[in-house]
Amino acid sequence: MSWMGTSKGNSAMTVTAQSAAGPAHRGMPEKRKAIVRAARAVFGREGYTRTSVDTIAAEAGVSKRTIYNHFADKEQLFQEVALAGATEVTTAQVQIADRHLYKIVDLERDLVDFALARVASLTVFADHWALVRTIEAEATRIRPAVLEAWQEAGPRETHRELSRRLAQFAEQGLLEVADYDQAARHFNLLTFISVTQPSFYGAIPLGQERIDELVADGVRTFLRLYRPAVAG
Amino acid sequence: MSWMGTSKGNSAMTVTAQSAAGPAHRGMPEKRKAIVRAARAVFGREGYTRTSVDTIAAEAGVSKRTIYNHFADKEQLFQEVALAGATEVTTAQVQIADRHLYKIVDLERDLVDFALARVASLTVFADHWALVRTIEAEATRIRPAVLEAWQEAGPRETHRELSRRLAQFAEQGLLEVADYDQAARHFNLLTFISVTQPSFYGAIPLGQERIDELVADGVRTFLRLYRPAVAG
DNA sequence: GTCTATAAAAAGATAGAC
DNA sequence: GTCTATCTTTTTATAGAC
Repeated sequence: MSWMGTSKGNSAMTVTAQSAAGPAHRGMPEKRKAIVRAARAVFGREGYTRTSVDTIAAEAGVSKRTIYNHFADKEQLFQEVALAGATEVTTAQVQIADRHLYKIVDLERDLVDFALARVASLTVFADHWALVRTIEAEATRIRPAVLEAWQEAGPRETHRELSRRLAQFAEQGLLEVADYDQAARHFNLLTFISVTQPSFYGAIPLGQERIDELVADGVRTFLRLYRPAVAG
Repeated sequence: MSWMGTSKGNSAMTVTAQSAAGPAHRGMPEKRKAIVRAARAVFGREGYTRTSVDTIAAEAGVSKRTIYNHFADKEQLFQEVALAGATEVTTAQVQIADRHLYKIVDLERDLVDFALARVASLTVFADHWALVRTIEAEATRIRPAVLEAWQEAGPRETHRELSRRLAQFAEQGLLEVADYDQAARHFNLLTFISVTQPSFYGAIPLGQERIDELVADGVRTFLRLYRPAVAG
């Protein structure tokens, strides 16, 4: 009837998973990865309930039984896929920040490029963001501990990273920031959420011109709030 | 296989529905309303696919066949429920604006009260906002014309109403606004989305203190952007 | 570990009586 | 218009061979 939260024992409370103490096989992780990759695509495309394990098996090129050998059930597979995706995309976001914010030449321009690169991840990792929509829809049916772990690995970690960057800019005199958390929230709302919201995380594309407009406006607005009174 | 977009004929293209030319029965609309009310609750609670027509029938106190007498199929029922909810909640939002923004005594305080009332609708119309999460998750599987109609009746109409209010404030010299659309977007992001985003539209509650904080900060930030240089 | 075949349950939609 | 009973398909999960 209900999923996520109805496991008979509390045996699946650890969310880290992927026991490294497997047998001596070398081919094992490959199939497992194929399953996770396929599952991410299908869960994203179809949503949780509509996704059948048969479809995942076909798309991964394995039999259904193999999936049940690697994962207790559909629920655990979903959790693993969601967490892996969050970690992967967060890593990519950090790399984007490294690339665009390591050395600032023109603050406004660099922030726009940074924000546009983050928005571009909506299409680069389209599978992931489709899954995010599913997670948000199923939020009340996902076990609290799992949802918590996903938020920590994904959105919250991205937020913390952004806060750190803004703190650095403030130290360098590029920005005037009293509360880093708040500033990161504002930046995220003005440049990222303002695109994800009307486009359903990229599912219904906005068109690049509109994206450029929104992001440019977002950065301009952000700088109206946080640019130092005396130019750095 | 796929829903929404696979109807054999194009007979269901009109989204307005509720043909007024029904038979002479007076009891008919009552059962229909009961079905729609129950469907809204169950769709919101369970999501589209997990929802069974049996459950809706039980919760509405009618037989399953009665549902199929009123609605072509599950898909059409969902569409009708979604559109009705959007219209209803948008009406409520307009009333909230009337109540809080008709006569301004203290702009910041009134905007905070207005924003808090909008946020409170997350719990007042919890069924509706749960449905919104489902709609967003299913966005790619909803027929474009239907999704369009929903957006027009819901989020876009709310946005237009907000724009009109801000335009009025600008005329009265209370705000300094160059682009009303943009300002409405900023207000919505800073006061409403900043709450709906972390709380999944209220599905995982934030706690009233955090909500108060976010909204107060949002309005303060909004006013930093739009308060006239010379006080009105 | 991986496969084919199958069990067991649930769901969308319809038949036909009143 | 409304109801009970039913058809048909799909789905999760497992048995058992290799």
